[in-house]
Amino acid sequence: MDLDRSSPVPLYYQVAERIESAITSHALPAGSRIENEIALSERLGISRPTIRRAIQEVVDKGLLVRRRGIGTQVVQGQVTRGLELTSLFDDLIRGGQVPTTELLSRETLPASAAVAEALAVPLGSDTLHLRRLRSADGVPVAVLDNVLPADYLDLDTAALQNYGLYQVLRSRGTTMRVARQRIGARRASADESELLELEDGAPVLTASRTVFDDSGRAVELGTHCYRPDLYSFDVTLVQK
Amino acid sequence: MDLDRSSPVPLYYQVAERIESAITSHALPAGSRIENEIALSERLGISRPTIRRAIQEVVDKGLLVRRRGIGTQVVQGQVTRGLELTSLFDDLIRGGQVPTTELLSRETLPASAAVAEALAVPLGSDTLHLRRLRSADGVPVAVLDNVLPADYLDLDTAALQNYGLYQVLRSRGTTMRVARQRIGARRASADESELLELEDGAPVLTASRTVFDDSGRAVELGTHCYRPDLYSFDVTLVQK
DNA sequence: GAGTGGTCTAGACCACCGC
DNA sequence: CGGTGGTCTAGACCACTCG
Repeated sequence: MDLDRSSPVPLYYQVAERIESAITSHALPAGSRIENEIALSERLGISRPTIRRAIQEVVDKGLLVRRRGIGTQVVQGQVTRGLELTSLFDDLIRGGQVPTTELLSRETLPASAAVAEALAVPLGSDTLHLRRLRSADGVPVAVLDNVLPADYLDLDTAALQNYGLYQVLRSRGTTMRVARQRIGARRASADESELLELEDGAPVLTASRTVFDDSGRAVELGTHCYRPDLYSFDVTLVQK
Repeated sequence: MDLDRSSPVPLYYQVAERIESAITSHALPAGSRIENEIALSERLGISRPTIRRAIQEVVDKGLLVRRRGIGTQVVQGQVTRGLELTSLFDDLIRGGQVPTTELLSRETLPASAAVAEALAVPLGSDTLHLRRLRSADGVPVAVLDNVLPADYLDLDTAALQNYGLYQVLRSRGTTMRVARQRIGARRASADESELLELEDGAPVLTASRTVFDDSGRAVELGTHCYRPDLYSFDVTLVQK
């Protein structure tokens, strides 16, 4: 038992990690039932509420399923097989290729009606518009358009060339907390197909996202388009 | 206060609903701070852990943000504005149009390697293959291909004509708990573009999903494609 | 009836924030 | 320093499932 009560890492988190790795390592095989809460609680010397929270963490990740009166079982299905064929981008990353980002343009523009509403800033107020091209292994993967409110007009251009946008924001003390995004598809525009090295009118996967910081204020409006042969989105849903 | 301690609806859920509706009705304006846990707990006569759980529910929906030492604030941004332009399908539904589903084909086939792995059934075992066309207001929206394991070979064809697949499964006693899905884009195939009334090679939005029941067993493998002008996916992410 | 998870309580101590 | 949320405890009672 590698539980450390003096660690700053919460107990429930340490327990959740142990359960999760027991599942992914198949020490707990798919479909098997895990120990009940009371037994776990006594065996680890931890109170039942803490054990419950640990288990709930793993349930929320879609790895466990619980039924009252029955028990807790491991969900079948390796998390990433079969469906994974499509995501060459992931393969590139796992193959050790670091994604790179090129800053294509940087402008300060007045907020349009749509931008003003999405960012909750005054209509016509200054906003920072960025256009970037993300590549992996020299292959262009996505065109990223971002709009940020006036507080960020002075973002460091050099930093944007070398680090991801979120990294730069975090180093300014901004902590992103909530993101709402809409995923869709459409034909690539002329400039997009050129940047992404696609035929004219080829399909692209799109995402529009608004990100909020830990005070609830909008930090960023992103409008991205991805090469669908190199990128896709994974989502896990748990019915509550 | 419309809290009902004798109701089967849990207290934390009743409280969470109240907070949520206070936010969506703008009784709690965006950016404002809500009462702290202790005050809420005393005012409602509910213990602090129960209040915490209620607040956490709303945080997980992306409507609240918490900071230690500061308090709990309402996230800005109406949940559905600006980004919503793309989703005509939602508009149809809200406009009172009920989606309809036509059963195009129904076959029993041996499981291929990919299907066997995704559903965790023996290679070559019987599986039920369905192809359906979903429409709203007479407009085709999606082509839905589904594969189900042998337990469901006897699904009622008439029911499938009249009710959604999930409705039929639920009436058999199956409760879906976890879904893992991958969202992407590609060109429509010839038959897809004909069914969806699109030009040849037009973009479609795709989703591949595996659904598991409350015992952790795979229930369904879905491979769907959507008209991107009529459908998109909304996702809310909360950093933990 | 025995075993399971689901809910709720009353209280404790701590870490972090701003004044 | 006082106020906030984050963690943890010990125990209670209930609802559900199964044999």
